[in-house]
Amino acid sequence: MHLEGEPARMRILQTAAELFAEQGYKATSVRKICEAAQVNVAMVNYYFHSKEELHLAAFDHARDLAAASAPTVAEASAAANLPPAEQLRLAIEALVSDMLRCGSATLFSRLVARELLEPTAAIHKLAERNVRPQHALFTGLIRGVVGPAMPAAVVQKCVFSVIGQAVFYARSRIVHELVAPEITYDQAGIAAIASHVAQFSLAALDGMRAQYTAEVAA
Amino acid sequence: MHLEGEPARMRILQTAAELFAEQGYKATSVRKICEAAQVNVAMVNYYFHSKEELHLAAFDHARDLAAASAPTVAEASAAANLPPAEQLRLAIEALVSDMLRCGSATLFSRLVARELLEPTAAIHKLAERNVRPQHALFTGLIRGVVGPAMPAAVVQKCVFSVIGQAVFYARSRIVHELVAPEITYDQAGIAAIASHVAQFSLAALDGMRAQYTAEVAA
DNA sequence: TTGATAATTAAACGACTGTTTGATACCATT
DNA sequence: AATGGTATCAAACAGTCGTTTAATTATCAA
Repeated sequence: MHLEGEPARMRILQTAAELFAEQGYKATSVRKICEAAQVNVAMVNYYFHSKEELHLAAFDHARDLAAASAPTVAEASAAANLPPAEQLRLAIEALVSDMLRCGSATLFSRLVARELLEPTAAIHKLAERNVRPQHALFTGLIRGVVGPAMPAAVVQKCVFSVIGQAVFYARSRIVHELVAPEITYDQAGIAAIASHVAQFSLAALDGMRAQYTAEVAA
Repeated sequence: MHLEGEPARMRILQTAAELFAEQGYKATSVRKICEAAQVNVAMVNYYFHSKEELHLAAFDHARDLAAASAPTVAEASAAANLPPAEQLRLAIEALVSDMLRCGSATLFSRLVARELLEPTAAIHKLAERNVRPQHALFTGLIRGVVGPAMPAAVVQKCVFSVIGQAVFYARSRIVHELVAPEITYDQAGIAAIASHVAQFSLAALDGMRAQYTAEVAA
């Protein structure tokens, strides 16, 4: 993203979102942000009152970027009248790809992945506005795959099992490279990981669906 | 020469391990550790030279605590001549329970879970001495379940899918409570989560095994 | 009891943190 | 040209960080 011509406020917003996504809230100092954005230290408080409010604004900025770039996966797959399992596969692959890829369009996903694992004051607003809808989306998709027999509490945990895999792959890249160097994070590698998480999760849901329908039949 | 079990040194080690596990390396200041351990600030550098070396020593201390408390799950299940799927189920449930429970015996698991997601300088030593063996253990168990037809690269990713679920449940408790308050983290709730992760993962592996053996047969 | 070593202390070091201040530059409107 | 609001700046604020110093106390063998 070209920041040279942008106004100072925008440069701060974009730089902050990138640094927060890379290094986390606490590890990113206001001075580092301002240095990278080529802006005076006082500008953060001038435009955003505090580091914490800048953090919140960076979330909104990143979400706007994501929303402007492409339509939601849910919209696309549902509009195409795909079967539930295919809708879920696409949604999982999109979730994983977004969290692993690096780019302005995926800033928001990476910020969310970080916030899930090391929550800050932004977590409440985020949970309300984004995590809960996302959670509801996956709950619906998974329910569509496993059928009505599975208890809601189990579906709930399945949602976390799917998201947990995505977040783990997104945030422990360094460990993967240390323990399993053959797992790469280039474009092909990310696609392979996304495909795997979808395949693993769909197989799990299929097996658990079979268990619960068998219990009902018995 | 310093004697073993010196009160002050031991208090620092134990307190540091607990605070590092709860709040992470960077968020835990030397002064907080010393205050909680009722010890002067200079004692950390006197005994451990630096905060970073204290961190490494805290890992060793926590591992000693875990090793002294109970035999490994792998030893127990393998010695009992259980079938591969049951060995894996026990291993997964033990992994998840250890990461979620709170106690001195599970300090090490919680430290590892944190280190996987926000690595510090300790990650290299940890990867070598603990993560790699743990990873090898699960690779062997999963291979025993899925059979020889599945490529090693796929088994590799399945290991991360299992561990990812465990780590995610361990480290995003706050989000779970915000989005799904019905998931509790008392003893029964933790057991339910551990059981779910095992069931989910075994169903996934079973389904994927079927896919690969079908491909080989075709 | 003496002397050496270990343990513990209060105080300060310099570097960094988020934030604030007061002055200055810009620029459109009067 | 004068005005007034916006934007930007260097500098300093008070606080915390990890770490160090120098002085004091505790311990124990000779």
